[in-house]
Amino acid sequence: MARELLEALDQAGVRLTGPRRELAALIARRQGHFTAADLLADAEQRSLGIGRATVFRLLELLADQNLVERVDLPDGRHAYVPCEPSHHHHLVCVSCGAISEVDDCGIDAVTAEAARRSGFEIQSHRLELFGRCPRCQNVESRQ
Amino acid sequence: MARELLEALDQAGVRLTGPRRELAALIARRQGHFTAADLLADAEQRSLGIGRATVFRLLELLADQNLVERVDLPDGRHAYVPCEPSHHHHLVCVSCGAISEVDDCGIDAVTAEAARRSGFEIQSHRLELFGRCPRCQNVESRQ
DNA sequence: ACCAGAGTTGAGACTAAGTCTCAATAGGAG
DNA sequence: CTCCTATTGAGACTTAGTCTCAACTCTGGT
Ligand SMILES: [Zn+2]
Ligand SMILES: [Zn+2]
Ligand SMILES: [Zn+2]
Ligand SMILES: [Zn+2]
Repeated sequence: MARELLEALDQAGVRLTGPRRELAALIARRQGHFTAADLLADAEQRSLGIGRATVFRLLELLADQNLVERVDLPDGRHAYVPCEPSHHHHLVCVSCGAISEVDDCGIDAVTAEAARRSGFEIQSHRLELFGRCPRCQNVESRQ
Repeated sequence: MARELLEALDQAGVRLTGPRRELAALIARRQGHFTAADLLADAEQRSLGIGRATVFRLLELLADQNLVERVDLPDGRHAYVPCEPSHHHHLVCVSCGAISEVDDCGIDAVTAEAARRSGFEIQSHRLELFGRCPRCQNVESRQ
């Protein structure tokens, strides 16, 4: 999965540098969503000597390329989720952070209707669903 | 409109203090979305002597009461929109910030389907639509 | 009208998120 | 291998948001 990120970056015409390879690997082994701070902590823990700015720069690059999506958690934090470049949405587990992808069947109809009623010309949308994943539901019910 | 905010706050059992009345009035006269910084700047410009913390505290209070909704702008900033307490979503003009409310007809079906497929128990969702309002479309096309 | 006490306030310290600058470094095309 | 440019890390800086605490002010009860 780190490979996919790197290939896509290569495709995008940027250099495949050491720090980028290392960060891609760190992102790949992450489960669910993570924040820039999480990634930075991962890097520091392994003494990779990667600077704060480099982390933010790579995340921005990946987000531009739709290799990673920025999610706004209900508590206001910004997190990232590695994902397919195609348009879709995320279901986020509020207790463990697990992610499930959702294709947006049906949402387009909603946006089209909203556009018709309001006269707005809709350019983009963001849909985020929050809840508890099957595993967390089980854990909870067994306690 | 400031009156409505204050009545709702009263209903919620919090004190109607001077700073809250003043901030409610400032919020009421705002068009479209605004950030905490905007509101703070409004207050400072009028030398109301309202502290930064008070602004954040009131916004949190209003958000808890669903009198204001927190919107995450595409550029990552957090903004607020005064709105009806009932569940709904916002259409945000990316060039002037104008807001249009959208009731979520159809979205519930999407979330139900996503829940069924993923096994998640969905607790909440957030939908934000971004585009250009009718006025901004006209301005653009006349230039 | 008065009072008491809990809720609220502003100042300012503090933390965390994110950006910017710049000299040094390292990809990678040729 | 060489050169040029993209990229890097350090650290200063800016901004968002939180926290603490002594001072203040609502408000309900008298
Ligand atoms: Zn979970
Ligand atoms: Zn969509
Ligand atoms: Zn507009
Ligand atoms: Zn909804």
